Parts: sequence; C-alpha cells; structure tokens
Amino acid sequence: MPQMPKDSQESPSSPQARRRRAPAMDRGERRRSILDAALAEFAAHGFAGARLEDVARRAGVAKGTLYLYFSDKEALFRGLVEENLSPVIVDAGGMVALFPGTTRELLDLLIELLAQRVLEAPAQALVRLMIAEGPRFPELAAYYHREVVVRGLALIRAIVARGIARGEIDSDIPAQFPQLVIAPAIVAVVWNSMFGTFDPLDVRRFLAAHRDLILRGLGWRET
Amino acid sequence: MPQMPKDSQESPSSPQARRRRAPAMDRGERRRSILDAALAEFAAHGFAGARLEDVARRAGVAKGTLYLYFSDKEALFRGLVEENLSPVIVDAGGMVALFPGTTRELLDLLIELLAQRVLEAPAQALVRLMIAEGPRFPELAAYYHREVVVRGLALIRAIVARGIARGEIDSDIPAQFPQLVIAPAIVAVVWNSMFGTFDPLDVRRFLAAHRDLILRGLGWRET
Amino acid sequence: MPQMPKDSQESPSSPQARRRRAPAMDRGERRRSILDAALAEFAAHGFAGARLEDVARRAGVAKGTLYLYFSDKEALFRGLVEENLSPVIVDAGGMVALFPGTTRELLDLLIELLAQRVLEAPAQALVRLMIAEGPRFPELAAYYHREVVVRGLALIRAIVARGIARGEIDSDIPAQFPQLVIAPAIVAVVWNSMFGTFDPLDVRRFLAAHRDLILRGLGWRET
Amino acid sequence: MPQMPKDSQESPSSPQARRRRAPAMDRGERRRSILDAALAEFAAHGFAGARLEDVARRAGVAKGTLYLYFSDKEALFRGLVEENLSPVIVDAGGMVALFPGTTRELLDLLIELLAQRVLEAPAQALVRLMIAEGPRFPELAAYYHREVVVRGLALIRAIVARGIARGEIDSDIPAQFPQLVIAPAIVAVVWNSMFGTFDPLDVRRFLAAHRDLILRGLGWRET
DNA sequence: TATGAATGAGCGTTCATTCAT
DNA sequence: AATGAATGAACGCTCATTCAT
Repeated sequence: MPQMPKDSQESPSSPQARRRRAPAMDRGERRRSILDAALAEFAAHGFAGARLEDVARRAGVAKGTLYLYFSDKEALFRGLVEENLSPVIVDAGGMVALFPGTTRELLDLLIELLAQRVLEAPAQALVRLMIAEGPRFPELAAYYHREVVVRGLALIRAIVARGIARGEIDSDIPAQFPQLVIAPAIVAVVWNSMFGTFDPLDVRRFLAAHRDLILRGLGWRET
Repeated sequence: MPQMPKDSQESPSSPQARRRRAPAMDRGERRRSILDAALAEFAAHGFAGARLEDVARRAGVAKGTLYLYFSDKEALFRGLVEENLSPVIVDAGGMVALFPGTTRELLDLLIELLAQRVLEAPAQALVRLMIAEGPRFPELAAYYHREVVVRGLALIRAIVARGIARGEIDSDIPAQFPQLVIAPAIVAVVWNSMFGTFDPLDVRRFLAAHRDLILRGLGWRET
Repeated sequence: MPQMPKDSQESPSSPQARRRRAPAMDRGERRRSILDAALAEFAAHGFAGARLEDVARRAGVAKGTLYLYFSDKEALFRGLVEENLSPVIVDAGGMVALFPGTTRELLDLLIELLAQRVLEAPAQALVRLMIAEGPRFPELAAYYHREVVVRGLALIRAIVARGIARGEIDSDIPAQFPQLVIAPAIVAVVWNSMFGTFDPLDVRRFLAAHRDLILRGLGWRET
Repeated sequence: MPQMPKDSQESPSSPQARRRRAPAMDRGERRRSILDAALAEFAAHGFAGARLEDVARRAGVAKGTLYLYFSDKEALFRGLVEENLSPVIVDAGGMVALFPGTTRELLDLLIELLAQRVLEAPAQALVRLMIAEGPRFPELAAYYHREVVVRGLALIRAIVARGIARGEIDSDIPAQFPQLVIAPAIVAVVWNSMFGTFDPLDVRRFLAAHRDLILRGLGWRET
C-alpha cells in the first residue's frame, strides 16, 4: 500500500469492526515496550527458549503486532542489542574526556558507571545474552564488536595513556591488552548470572580490589 | 528369501555396510564418541538449538542409541561437563601440590595447562556453553560451581599462599577475590568464541601479560 | 504482490482453497467437528492407537489447531465423554420425572432413548472406549462414575420406587443392584462392538426381552 | 544356516562365549512364564501401553527371547487369549451335564465357578482386555466368539432347557437371548475394573440377586 | 537357544510465522 | 495498523523389532 495520499482521517468513528487495540501509543513508544518485553523474556529464557507469545503479552500487544515492528525473532534480538548497549560507551567516553582528577579517581567513577549501567539488570542480562548467543549471530557479534567492544577498549587505552602522561602509572601492558582491565567486569556478570543466587559476588568490592591490584601492577604512584 | 544355498561366510568383513549395526565399539568408546559429537553440536548451536538427530549422526549411531547412554538431552549436557572440565581441575591440583619452582614458573605452567586443555581444546566451547546455558540449568550450574569453580578458586588461593610463604609476593587481594586471577582466561574464551574469526586474541600472550601485570600488582620480587 | 489494483472483493468464496486457513467456523462448530473426528479415530484405534494427526485431518484442521481447543490428547478424550454421555442422563431424568404412564411404558420409552442416543449412535463407541480405557484414566473413570453412572443408577431406583408406589411391581432387588437393570444395555454395546459384523445383536428386541424378563421377575401386574 | 546335521553336542564345555541364560526351563515352561508375564503387563497397561521389555523382565528372559516364542506383540496377545479362556467353558460344560440338583442349585454352582475362575484376577483382566482390544483384533474376536462365547451361550440354553424339562421354569426368553443370563457377570468385571477401587461391587451378592430376579422372571417354582 | 545393544519409524507437543478480519 | 486463530515444520523421546554374538 505504497500510496495513501489523502483524507487519512476520514470518519474515525465509522461503524466498522471496532476492536483495534489501544492506539494510545505512538510507534516509537510501542517499539520500546516490545523491546523491553523482549529483553525480559530473552534474559529469562535465552533466545531459543523465549516465546514470542510471552513477549507480546508482556508488551501488551498481539502476537502479530510484533511482526509489524520486527521482521522476525532474530531481528527482535538484534534490535535489543543495538538499542541498549551503545549509549553506555558514549557516556563513558564523555566522562573520560572531561575528567580532571587522578587515574584512580577516574577508575572509581567508571566502576560506578559500569556497576550502575551495566552490571545491574537489565543490561547485565544483555551482556550475558550476547555471550550466550553471540556465536550464533555472527553479524550481531561483529556489530557489537565494532560499536561497543572496540570503542570500550579504545577508552581504556585512553585512560592508560592519560595516566602515563600524568606520571601516575608506567606500564603499557593494558595498551596491548586492554581486555585485562575490563575482564573482571565481564566475569562479574557471568558469575552473578550463574551463581548469584547461592554465592553472590559483591561487584563493587570486587572491582575495587581489581582497581587496587592493577594500579599497583601498573606502577601506580600518587603524583 | 527362502533359499540361501552356499557360501554364507564369504568375506564377512566386506564394506557393504547396508544400514546395519555400528561396528561393535565397546561401551566406553561409544560413550566418548557420543560425547564428542554432542560437544560439537552443542557448541555450534547451543543446548536448545542442537538436534539430537545431528548428534547421533555425527557420532555414527542411531537416534535411539543416545538414550542407551544418556537418559535425556540434559543428561548428555551434564555428561559433557562432568567428563571434560572436572579432570582439568584435578590435574592442576596435583601440579600445584608438587611443583618446586617459583610462583612465576608455576603460573607459566598453569597457563600452559589451561591453554592446552581448555582454551584451545573443544573444552573451550564447553566453558562458553556453561556460561550461556548455566542460568537455565541451575543444578548443572551448582554442580559446576562445586566441582570446578570452588576447587579452581581454592587452587588459586593455595598458589597465592605458597607465594607469600616463599616471600615472592605480599598481597592478599586474590585470597579475597581469586576470580581476579582467572578472569582473563574466562574472557579469552568468550572473546575468541565471539570475535575469534575476525579479531582473534592470542591466548598465551594475553595470559602472559596478565601474569606480568598481576605479579607486579602482587608485589612480586625474585627471591 | 506489490500491486493489487481493483476488484478486491470479487467472489470471496471461490473454491481455490490453496493450503489456506479452514473456512471460518465459529468456535463451537469447530470444537464439535474436532470432537466428532476424535470419536471416530478413538473408536477405530483406541486411545493410545489413535493419531492426533488423523484426528486433525478428519476434522479438517491442522494438527496445531487441536491444541487451541484441547490442552492435550487426554483432554480431548475427556471432552468426548463430557459432551456425549452426560446429556443423555440429564434427558432421561427429565423424562422419568414427567412420565404419566405405566412402568412398562416408561421402560419402553427409556429403551428407545438408549437405543437412539447411545446404542446406535457414535456414543456406542464411546461407552466401549470408557470400558476399554477407563482403568488407565482413573480421573476420567471417576468423572464418568459420578456424572453418568451414579445418576443413571439413581434414575433406575427412581423408576423402581415409582413402580412399587403405583402397585405395579413388588421387588426391591434393583434398589440394591440397579446395575442389573442396565446390564444388558452394556453387554449389547460390548457385543456389537466385538461381534456385530458377523453376529449382530438386535438391540431393541434384546432389551425388550430383558424388559419382559425382569418385569415378571419384579412381580409385574397391570393395574 | 539351514543345514547342521552332525555332532551338535560336540564339546559342550568349549571355551566359547558362555553366557547363555539358565536352560533350567523347558520350552513349555518358559512359554507359560512369558504368557503369565504378558497377562500381567497387558492387564495393567492395555495392549498398546504394555512394553515388551517389561514383559521380558517379568518373565525373567531377555527381550529377544520373546521373539523365539511369539512372532510379534499381537501373537503374544493372541496366545494369551487362546490359552486362558477356553478351559473354563469346558469345565462348566462338564458340570452342567452331570449335575443332579435343581436349576437354582445349578446356577449357584455356576456362579461360584464364574466367581472363582473368571471374575477374579487374572482371568478378569483378560475378559476386560478382550472387551477393550477386541475390536482391533477381529480375528481374535472371532476366535473368542467361536471358542468361548458360542459355547457359553449354548451352555446357558442347555441349563434353561433342563429347567423347563424339570418343570422348574417356563420362559424361553433366555433361549432366544442367553446373553441376558450372563450379562451381569460381564458388567461385574467391567464395573470392578473401572470403579472397584472406590465403589466395589460384591460380585457374589450381585450375581445371587440376579439369580433371584431372573428365576422369578422365568417363572420359578420349586418342584 | 538366548541375549540385549542397536535401530529408526512414529507420535505428541511446541511455537515462529501467516493472514483474514 | 492491529489482531489472534490457524498453520505445519520441527524435535525430543519411545519402543517394537532385529541380529551379531
């Protein structure tokens, strides 16, 4: 129906079959509520285990409506990743660029950002979902790598370079392997998703210990 | 086929495998070949996505045969973890107990063990599978926690205590959070399973860098 | 199909059923057609032997559609009993309550009801199915006992009491064992289901003979 | 291996694979134990629901051994019916031919025979099995009709004729429909198999009431 | 003769996707 | 645009039957 030029609001109260759902949301709002529902269901049951009927019910729409917003289950999963992970990196980038204090203080700030925005639900679930399902969605993994991982690692390199420039640290190991800096955060997500119920890991204390360990490992000295 | 005159034992080992029995493996061998096939299929498609028919075909047995060795799909998954991951921890424990050299040399040895037996072997896929599917198999996660994780962390604590006793290191951070020591290995598995095809991580160099970083962070000095 | 110019409602009932939806029955109609198909298949192959695919095909729906109406195979069987047997008892009850004539005439009426609604109808197969499968469906057997058998026997007791009150009969044996009155009807069902093809039993004559036999046994006299 | 003329008992203690099962039963004994096991399993789970593996285990033989005695599951069921039901009729026939007392006493005797040999397990189960599965085994039903039912009904006719000849009864209804005489026994089997657990029917009292009812219905008078 | 591991056709059930309304 | 009943391919699991030993 590529053309629909005229009079689109003609007689809105015509006596035709009148059981359309609440048009009380605009397209963007509804898309968001579907994505939120999908995140909850995918997080709870994995990609394969999540049922689109449950996503629809949770979003308050009919099953068929999902297909008006996403072409299939995979597209829904893609939409999820694309809309939830990028913003954190952007914010962190801004933070690093403007921060005036020591590297230690900067790390504390980022730990807090990470803890609040990623290591707690629902984003935590998304990270775990990417780990779990990534290998079966190579294009999505590439997207994630490009948009989130590479940028995040660049940010770590920037922090290290900044610290070296300020004379606070002296090692360039994390410049080669910035993953070493973020690894405990990843592990914390994995740990709590698997063992959180019976052996929870205190993420903030865990990351603080990591900060202390690597700062010393990086040759930290107060300037 | 009422007539069957002569030569009934002509070439009994002719290769005319005509939809007949698998060629008489002993029970252990067949169990292994099923587990190997299952690992490959689970790794490729995840637990839910793997089809038992494909596992059977890959193992060279009929579908029903799987059920002579494993009571259901979940038991097959469980068998995988039990037979592939637990032994590594046991071996590593023996290694630590007997090792005579420095902590740095011990870590190198364990990195090599990890690299060979887990990070480069099919077992890598298994670690990722545990991460991916663990939350939906709480009992299996508990088993893995008990048999692999707790023991692995105890081993790390033993290494740290040994290093402190030898006067080689002085920090007790990893005694509180031994996960910090193993975290990069976990991340290496995740990384390579997701991005390995287009941005592979050199596991040995990565873990060596980690070793250097944390040894310094732990106050390393040659004795 | 990007173009769809005009005449979109030309002959909407054309017979070009092209692997498409079943033609819009209302819910009750479709439920009935599924039940009818299920009765036929269960009767022909027993509960375990009947294939839901055949039920679906016979009902003219897809296999999955069955599950929109019945939660599983057992529920389908239950639906069959509930909708086919219970109503007969209710109707018979109404008949007895209002009937003005002699006991003999009343029995003739009930024989006719039984013959028409149970012994000659598809419901006959259902009675045999209940006998055949009852022991393996204890809850269904209990339901059948409660809703059909107990009520049916109460009805027999009522008829006997009525006959005694009218001075037509004098025995209270069927008040103790009302099953004796209905037994030949059960046997007729069993007989015809097993031997009907080569040695059919004339149900009406059989039940009439039974009526004569027990009326005399009960001390029948015209008043 | 159609030919194997000579020396079949050469070296019975040869060191060949020696794990044959106990030859402690002759062929007939083993056949019986398989039939007994089959009756128990078929009675408990029906024809379709019974598992040959369970039959074999209960009979104390291997699964494959069943096929040395019965060509398939159906043949096993046939064997069951053929070997268990006929003897009762034969015995009852002898009893009627020789009995010197009144018809009432004869009926009492047959009730007792029926109660002991048919209305109690395991033969009861077999009657119910025939009812349940008969329609799916037309040939078996025909066999049963010919060997058991026709003979049983002939016996009833003989009893009635004997009673009339003795001047004890005067009705020929059961000569036309001898099923009326046996119907309550059939119903008792059905009743107890379905409702026996929560509403058992006292078979002997039930059949005695039937005896009284029909004797009067047949015009009984002491001679 | 007896065994029991192996087979694979078969079935109940699920759920992503479609489409008439 | 929205609905949700209908679809049917797909899959885990069972079990009667076979056959190498």
